[in-house]
Amino acid sequence: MKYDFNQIEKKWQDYWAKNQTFKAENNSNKPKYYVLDMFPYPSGAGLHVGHPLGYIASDIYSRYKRHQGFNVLHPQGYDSFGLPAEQYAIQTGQHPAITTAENIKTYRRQLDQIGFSFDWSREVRTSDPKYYKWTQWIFIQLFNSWYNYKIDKAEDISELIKIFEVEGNANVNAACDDDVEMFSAEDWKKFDGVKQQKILLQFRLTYLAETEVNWCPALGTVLANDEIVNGVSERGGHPVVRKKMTQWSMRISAYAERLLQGLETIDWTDSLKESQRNWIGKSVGASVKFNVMPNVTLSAVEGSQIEVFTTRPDTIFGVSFMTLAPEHELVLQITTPEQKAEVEAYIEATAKRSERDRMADVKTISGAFTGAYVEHPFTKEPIPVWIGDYVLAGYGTGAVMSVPCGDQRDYDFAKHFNIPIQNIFAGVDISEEAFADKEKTIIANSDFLNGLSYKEATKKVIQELEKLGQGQGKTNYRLRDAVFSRQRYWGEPFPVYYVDGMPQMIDIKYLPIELPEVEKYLPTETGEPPLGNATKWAWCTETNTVVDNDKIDNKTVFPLELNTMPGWAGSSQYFNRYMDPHNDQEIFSKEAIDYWQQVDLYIGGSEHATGHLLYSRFWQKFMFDKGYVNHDEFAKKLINQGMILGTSAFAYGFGPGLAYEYPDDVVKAAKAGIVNKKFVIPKESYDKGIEGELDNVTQKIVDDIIAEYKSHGINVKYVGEEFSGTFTPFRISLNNLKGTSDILDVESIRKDPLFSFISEAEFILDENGDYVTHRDVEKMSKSKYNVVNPDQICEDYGADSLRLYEMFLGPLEQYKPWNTAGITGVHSFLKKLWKIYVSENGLNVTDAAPTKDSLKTLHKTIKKVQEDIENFSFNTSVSTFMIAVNELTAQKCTSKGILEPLLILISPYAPHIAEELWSKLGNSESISTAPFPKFDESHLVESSKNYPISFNGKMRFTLELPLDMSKEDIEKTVLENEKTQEQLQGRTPKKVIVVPGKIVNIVG
RNA sequence: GCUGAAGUGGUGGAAUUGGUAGACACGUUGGACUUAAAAUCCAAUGGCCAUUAUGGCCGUGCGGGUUCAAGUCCCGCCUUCAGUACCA
Repeated sequence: MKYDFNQIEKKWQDYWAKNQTFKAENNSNKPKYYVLDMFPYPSGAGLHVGHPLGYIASDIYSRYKRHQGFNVLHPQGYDSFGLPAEQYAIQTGQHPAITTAENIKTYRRQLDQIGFSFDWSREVRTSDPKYYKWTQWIFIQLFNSWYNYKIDKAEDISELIKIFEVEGNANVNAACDDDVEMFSAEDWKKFDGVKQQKILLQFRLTYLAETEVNWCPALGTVLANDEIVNGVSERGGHPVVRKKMTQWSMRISAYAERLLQGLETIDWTDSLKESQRNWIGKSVGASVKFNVMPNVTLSAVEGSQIEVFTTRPDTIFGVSFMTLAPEHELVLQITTPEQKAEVEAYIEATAKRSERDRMADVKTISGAFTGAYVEHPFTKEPIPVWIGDYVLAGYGTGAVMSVPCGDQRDYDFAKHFNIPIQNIFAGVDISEEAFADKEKTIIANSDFLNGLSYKEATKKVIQELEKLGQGQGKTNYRLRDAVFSRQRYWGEPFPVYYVDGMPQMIDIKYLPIELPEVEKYLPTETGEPPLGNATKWAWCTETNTVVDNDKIDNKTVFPLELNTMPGWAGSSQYFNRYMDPHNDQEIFSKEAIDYWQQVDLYIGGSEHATGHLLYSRFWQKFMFDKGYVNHDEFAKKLINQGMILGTSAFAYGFGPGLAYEYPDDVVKAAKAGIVNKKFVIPKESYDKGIEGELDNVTQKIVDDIIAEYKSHGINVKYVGEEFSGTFTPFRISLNNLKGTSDILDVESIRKDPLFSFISEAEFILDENGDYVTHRDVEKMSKSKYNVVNPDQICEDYGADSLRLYEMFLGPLEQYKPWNTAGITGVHSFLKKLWKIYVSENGLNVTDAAPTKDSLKTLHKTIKKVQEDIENFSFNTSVSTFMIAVNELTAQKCTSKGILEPLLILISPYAPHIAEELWSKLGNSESISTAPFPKFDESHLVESSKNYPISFNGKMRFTLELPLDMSKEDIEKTVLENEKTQEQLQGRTPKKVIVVPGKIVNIVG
């Protein structure tokens, strides 16, 4: 009987679906285990072989845990709101919900065929109103909360109102906006409703504020910091500009310290934790207020102060100037009339520079003097105030005290503008560069700080500043509040309407507020977000429903929020929703969260380090503060799977449309269609061409080309003698290769519309008549023509082969190239495995007692595989299986006592073949919950060891010796051995090292 | 610049607490089977030298060091990848 993997895999996938084999119960007498994958965004392109890598790993772990007797929750769903479906809708008018549903169907089919043990009964989709009801619900919870630093947790906003009513806000220590005014209890009571709401908004955990945001004109929306990579949008690579807009924000900064501390309690990778630490960016120092010095011409300046943040308050006597960000609010007020023109010109120049320009050019020093001075808090000396774009408006206070001797940027600025630099460090030369080593600092020339270390001086100076009322110790975080509005259609609507311009929450019982239909997915003519196109889109407080924009008679109708939520909204609590996904009364029941607690193992990509994984931790901490969850970290352990890279195929061409390094006149000629002959040459010729020595074939082509150009009256210019750089590498689709080889199928590519530009080209073939492409590893992507579709792999080799091969490629966390050719190795392993159990005449398995050798093979396999799974070293267990099968084949093992447990070991990796053989052995139940075989040490006990005998550390030969032999006897036996004598050639060994059970080393 | 990870055959990668470097595969070469191909099986396969069987030398990015013994530990470099970037 043949190993008919297609039939077997279909059979068991149907069986699992029909019997709901992997459905997890919310209560069980088994211990629970929760394995989570990062749910996919269902893109139109479907899955390529890189996508399932993490899912295969988590599936192996889940199946292993079931064999270990755990009640395993292993759910899957879709992060189905997002830009691509909306962009597609804009282009085609197709509703994103339709596109999304179709894509999900494809994803589901592809996932099913790989044989995952997901509990699909718990599937969630973030774009499903039944799901986003609860995303809206959390938003309302956040709106109704504030962060109290006194107890270090979020509290209901009603608690804050109570405090305001009793004592105003003088004693409140809360996370809030910077510009909250001071008021007493009496003031508060006198404020009108709108004013009170405005103040409360400054404290809420989600709030509306005019902030400087990252605006992406091409996408027509704002972006969060983590959605911008190298100054352009993560999706599409469009430019991003700074713009002031009123937006919803999430007060994640309130949780900065807890997000930082929480990292200590979770088992996540160090690199990921480090990324989050950097993103949170804690720095400890002091804030210092400098009095602006009176100026005869500027009365407005009287009494104003400039606050700076510094991590080096100990260097305060080294301040020789102050620098403000050009955007700093005081700049125009303090600038003197003489400096006005210069300052304004500078501000204008910096405003023009995009974020990207600023990043590209950090070396150029620029700035302008404002003409103003501040007073040094201790010496009372005047300090000139400059502006410079090396100071960022968004960090600290947007102003720095510049200490050139202790900070390289200040140093460079001072040198550039000839500002004096004074040295306040003992025994340090600062004639060439600043001295920034805190640990080696001894302060000098600094009045009461002289002789102190960094730590002592910092403490002392903060005390003195407090006495003056001009400073205090302060901790700053780089983490900014997260902008939560997007000017897009395909996202969660806010459950918000406006009265007198103030946001109001729609009562929870009316959720979900569903996305309205619109005719166009673009912004309205008045520049409102796409939801502004909805005709039915206002909130009627009397009927408590969303109604037509045109007012209903006699009823009060208020405008609704037109923005939608960002992509990360739906993914920030989905892991908890899986615990109770169909509950329409609560986000999840108490019983469900009490049972499942938190995610035990989370597997996903590291690209979410500062996005999803930080926001989710924030929401989880909030949910914890509110008492909804039992853990303030949602995932105990997290593993990042590496990316599977594609192996692109390259050819080298010359001719119009192929080369981009022609001399200009040749390009012109080519574009004019005068010359249209194209060539594709082998890589060697290309390399030689680049190096400057053309071989005969290439030389002939070049001669032909020259002749052809000349016949059109065009002189071809060369770069030197050779045709350097004129042949251009370009990518070939893997579909145009012969099988899994590197050989190009010339006929197929000539017919491929993707490559019509070379359909007429002459291919220069090698002596075998082939064109061999050059292969190179890069990210797998449709645009690089190097994607490999898992459907094809499953069709040709089976899902079990795919699963084994993905694991066999290398360590889970590592980036590694895909090469389909290698899959034959694991595929023939499965065939060999099959052959042990099944021969042409039927089942091979007998009740014969296992041999000693077979028991040894089995038990060392149990040991290794168990260790490997627990260490997530899946690649090495595939090797272990291969070794086991090779050994059992050699032993001609037919014993059920060996072959039955072996199937359980393999089942997590290759579940279909395991189920099939398991049932052939007479089992009527699925293998999925069969207990994992127990390792028995006694089968591995050896009586002898093949000792490596080395001389000066170099292994020369091996010697079989009993393991119970004493050290002395081993030494004696080895020294007496004739091979030893041969090695020593009469010399007496100086020393003999014997490590029983390991090695013998003779030093001579 | 800073932070993190990593450099091992033609390729992917193995190698517990330092203890036989290259497991397991791919690929390549030779052979068997076959009219042929596919499939399958057998053998060889780090490099160099030698060969009558035995062998010898060099080898884990580079240069040092510790040790009886180093891919593994220590010091100093180089390279690659990823993240981050004027954070005061």
